[in-house]
Amino acid sequence: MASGDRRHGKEPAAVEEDNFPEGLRVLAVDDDRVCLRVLEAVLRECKYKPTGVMDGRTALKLLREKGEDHFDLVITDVHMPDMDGFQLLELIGLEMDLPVIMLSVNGEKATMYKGIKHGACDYIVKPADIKEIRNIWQHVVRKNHVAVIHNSSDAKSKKCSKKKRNDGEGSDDDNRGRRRNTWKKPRVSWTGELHNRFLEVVNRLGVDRAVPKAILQMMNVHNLSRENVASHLQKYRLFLKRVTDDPMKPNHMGDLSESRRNASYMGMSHQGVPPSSALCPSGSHNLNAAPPSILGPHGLSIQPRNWAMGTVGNGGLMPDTGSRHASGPPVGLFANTSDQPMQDAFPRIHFRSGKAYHSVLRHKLIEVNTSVVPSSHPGTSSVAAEMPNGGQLEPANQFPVQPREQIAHFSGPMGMAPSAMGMHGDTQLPYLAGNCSNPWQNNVAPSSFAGSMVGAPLLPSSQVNVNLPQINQTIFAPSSSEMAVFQNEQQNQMAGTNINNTTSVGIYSEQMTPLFNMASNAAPVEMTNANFSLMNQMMVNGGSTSSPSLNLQAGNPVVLPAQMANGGGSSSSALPGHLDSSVVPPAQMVNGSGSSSSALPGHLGSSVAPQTQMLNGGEGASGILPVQDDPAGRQASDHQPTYSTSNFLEDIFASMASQDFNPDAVW
DNA sequence: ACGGAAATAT
DNA sequence: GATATTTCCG
Repeated sequence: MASGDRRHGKEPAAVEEDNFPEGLRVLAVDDDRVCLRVLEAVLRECKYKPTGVMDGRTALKLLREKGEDHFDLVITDVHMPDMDGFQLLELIGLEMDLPVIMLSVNGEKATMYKGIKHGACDYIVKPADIKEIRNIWQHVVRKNHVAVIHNSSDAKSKKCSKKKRNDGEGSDDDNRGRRRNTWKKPRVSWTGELHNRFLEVVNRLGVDRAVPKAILQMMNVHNLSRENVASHLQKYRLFLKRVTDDPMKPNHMGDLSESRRNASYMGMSHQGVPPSSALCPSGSHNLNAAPPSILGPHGLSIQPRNWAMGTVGNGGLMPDTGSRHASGPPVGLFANTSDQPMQDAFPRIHFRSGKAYHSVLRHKLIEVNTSVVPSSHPGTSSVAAEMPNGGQLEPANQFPVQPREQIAHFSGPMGMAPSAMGMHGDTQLPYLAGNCSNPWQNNVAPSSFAGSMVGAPLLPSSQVNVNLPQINQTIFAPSSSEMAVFQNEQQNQMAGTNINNTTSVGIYSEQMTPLFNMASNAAPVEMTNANFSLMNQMMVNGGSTSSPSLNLQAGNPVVLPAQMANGGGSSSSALPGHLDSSVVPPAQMVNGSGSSSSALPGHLGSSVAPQTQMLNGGEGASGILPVQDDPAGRQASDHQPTYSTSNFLEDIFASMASQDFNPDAVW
């Protein structure tokens, strides 16, 4: 991968380059020796493989001799004595299918126009900005992509590609596996968000009726193919099967730690991946606010890059590198979280309770829901599927209440049991934002629950995206005695969440994340509908309604986490300074019953007022966020202080799931 | 169109 | 080397 070196860079930004098609062969043509040398140097610096030529004729000759497949791109000056650059452009255009970028010192419109007219796909004014050079690869990608589309009309394209592949790389055509019909479909990255949506749909359809086509339709995610869904479904089924077969070791109720410890699935605890949760600064973006350029028209984003490739028509694939890494604005509704590709979507689940696994199996779908996952392969050039507008899934409120069976057992990898959450009547939801290294594993939640709560997949983003302030959002505070606290090893985010009855709202520092009571309730792994509803209410409606829907706009007394503190890579120490300041006594406490904050761990004590924004939305907070120059200018968006509801919810779950429930953890 | 399996990519 | 995804095939 191209990422290699860059990845090791201190700057996360480098990560964005992960998918950069390193080594593209660039034929640089310029009669000015100095300029040529500089250009070559810059190209190398940008990981291209330059071949410098001093004149147009030589360039053309080289191209003819070597064949167009010998180069991926041509950059030529247009003012050369021997052969006018325009002429060269034209010849290249006529004879071969190579993207040609013209170099011009003056940058006059007329010149540029002429160059474009003669076949240049772009122009660069000298002295070329390294950023521009860095982006030229996009032309190659686009070209290939276009070629692919073109070829795709050919019914045989698929087979051909395979054939080629099987025949070996020998042929010139697929020489580098990047040309023409060898264009590969971008890998779909099953981010937490996407996966959530997937789960929601599957749950709705029912396992039996959940077939790729139907799922695809319901998911309504642009650029997602039936094959993608089929593949994911297959994987999911395997996961379910595995779960079934895999006897769980009944852990004690609350002992999540154990499951987690031995859970191989936990595997990626720290990946240097920025905290996915909304809590994390990086992720706080208002999707709506996100620049259009970032959002893929089709809902899928290309992880590889984020350049603004206005010129690159990638058919809806959005380049969105940034989002993956804290640096970029979230492309999806669920900001970071969602952007993160899941490494292992289907982690092993251990059932703690003695419940029949069948039912579990049947409804496992639900279990694994939320997810936030940092991509395991940062450098992957996959496409992150996104829901364009939140998808056209049904409104949250339409979300059907699931049969109790489905609702529940949540025993995630973490050992978190849903029951812990809602079962006991404790209304507290902990949220953790944590390291979401392992999406599925980390995020386990009843799908329905997740769906509504998280606002996930089913909710149209538009509905989901809300500014907390505008909504009555109250911070959830973990008040019940049963709350457990977990912490994310890496990230410490906290949010208290007490839904219905919370009197106190507490802020948890990174280290003090409220935990569901898992411990106390060893047994119940299932949630009943009632519970579910309850949860929903709690989460969403503040209990006013039994419907699971998430109606943020309704103005229900919803308690939502107003703030997020983000610890980003911070240690378990105290809350970030910013948080403190922002913490305000809760204006209101919605508390109904039982839970009181008294039980909370000491750390929770402080109360927080609902806030609208994330406290540390800044990149800096996490330290993970890359600071890089982004041509697209996404940085600005990255720092959006706004937090969408969806993000929020998702984060909660994600955190829950992702968190390490290790009681032993140091706070 | 599906689902399973093989092929690939990370 | 293990997985995750994609692609091929019946």
